[in-house]
Amino acid sequence: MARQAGANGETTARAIRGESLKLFARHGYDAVSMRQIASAVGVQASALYQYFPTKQQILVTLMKEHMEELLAAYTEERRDGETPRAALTRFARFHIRHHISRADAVFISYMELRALEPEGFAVVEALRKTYEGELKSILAQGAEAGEFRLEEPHVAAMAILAMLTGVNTWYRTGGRLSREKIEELYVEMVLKSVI
Amino acid sequence: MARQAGANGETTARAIRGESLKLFARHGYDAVSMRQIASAVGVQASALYQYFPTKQQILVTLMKEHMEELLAAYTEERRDGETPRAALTRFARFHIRHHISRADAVFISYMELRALEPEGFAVVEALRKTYEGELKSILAQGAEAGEFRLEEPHVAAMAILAMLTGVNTWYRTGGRLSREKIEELYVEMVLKSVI
DNA sequence: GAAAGAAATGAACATTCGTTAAATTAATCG
DNA sequence: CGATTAATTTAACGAATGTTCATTTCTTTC
Repeated sequence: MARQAGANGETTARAIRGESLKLFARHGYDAVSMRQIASAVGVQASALYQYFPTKQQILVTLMKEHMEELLAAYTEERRDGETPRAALTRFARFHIRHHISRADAVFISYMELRALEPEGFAVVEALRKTYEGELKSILAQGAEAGEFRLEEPHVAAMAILAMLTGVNTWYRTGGRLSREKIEELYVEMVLKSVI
Repeated sequence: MARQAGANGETTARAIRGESLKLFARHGYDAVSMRQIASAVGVQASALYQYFPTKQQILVTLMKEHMEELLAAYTEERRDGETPRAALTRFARFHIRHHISRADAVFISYMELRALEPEGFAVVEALRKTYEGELKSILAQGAEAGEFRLEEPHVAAMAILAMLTGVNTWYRTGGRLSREKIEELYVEMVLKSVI
């Protein structure tokens, strides 16, 4: 047989993204073959090439889209004119929530950076720096306003991001603690760490 | 030719560990071939099998040895009878120092966990839990003594470990900040986050 | 200086990889 | 209904993979 009944390009394209995301997150980019992806989608490996020119492009697309979505979501979330303290609370809350609900994409996006070829890396890295910049800006403003006690906003930003993103290494849905509770605990620690 | 002048098994074994460590850290376990490792050592791929039965065993050995060394070093570092606050300071300082000086091994040890087959994973995971347990114990004691304000020692432990280990994502020797300064900044943030 | 052991080589293995090309079937549209 | 186009298959490609094995060279020991 060649083409299945009810087949539709849009559907397949979405399935490729979804299955690749899951497989890359679980086994790593290099450990996943095009045949594995195809099999998860329910198609032959060669069919993937109608949607992505290379395996590398699948990864680039996933990472780029994830970072763009993250930035867009934060842009919508942020409020101008807030105190640094309120802004940091909002950022931490947003980051935890967003990361918990997109565990696979987050995992890939900083685990598979080294699997990116130079062009793709540059794009993704730029987006990541932009997001980091949002946090740094909050911290710098807070330091200047005397609201935060921190010598090095850059180091503080790195420390906070690592701490928040780290939630994905242990959090699993259905655990003892609710998402809201975890959000609260992390926000508390973040705030205390800079005050 | 077959055997090089001055060749010595001990030397080669060490070289295999060292080069594998560097290559796995830089490109990832799956992206590194036995031929690449051999070439870095200055030997043919088949020679590696005199020292390790499989590629997987190289990874397991590296990770296991790293975790054992970490635990041994901390066991030597810790002091009984300290206040939780002093113990936490000591732990944070130790963790940063040890991780900065062994960046490659650290990177591999939590990046390549998923590349481990079940038996190796169980061993390494047990060692990791033991180390985590050290921090959890400090936090739990501090909470009980009323020295730390934290609802969930487990969450706090995860958050602190992620924060500290994250230093490896951005720290490079020869940067603007000295190792000592970074140590100090992180210790400060950690302490504040639980008080 | 010959024998025994250690250290490494070179060639080969079956398998898998990403990718391409031509052929085939299903949906769409005149 | 017939032609076109979109979606997918089957088959094949060369290259690379982890690993094995017989062989060769160097070192050590007697």
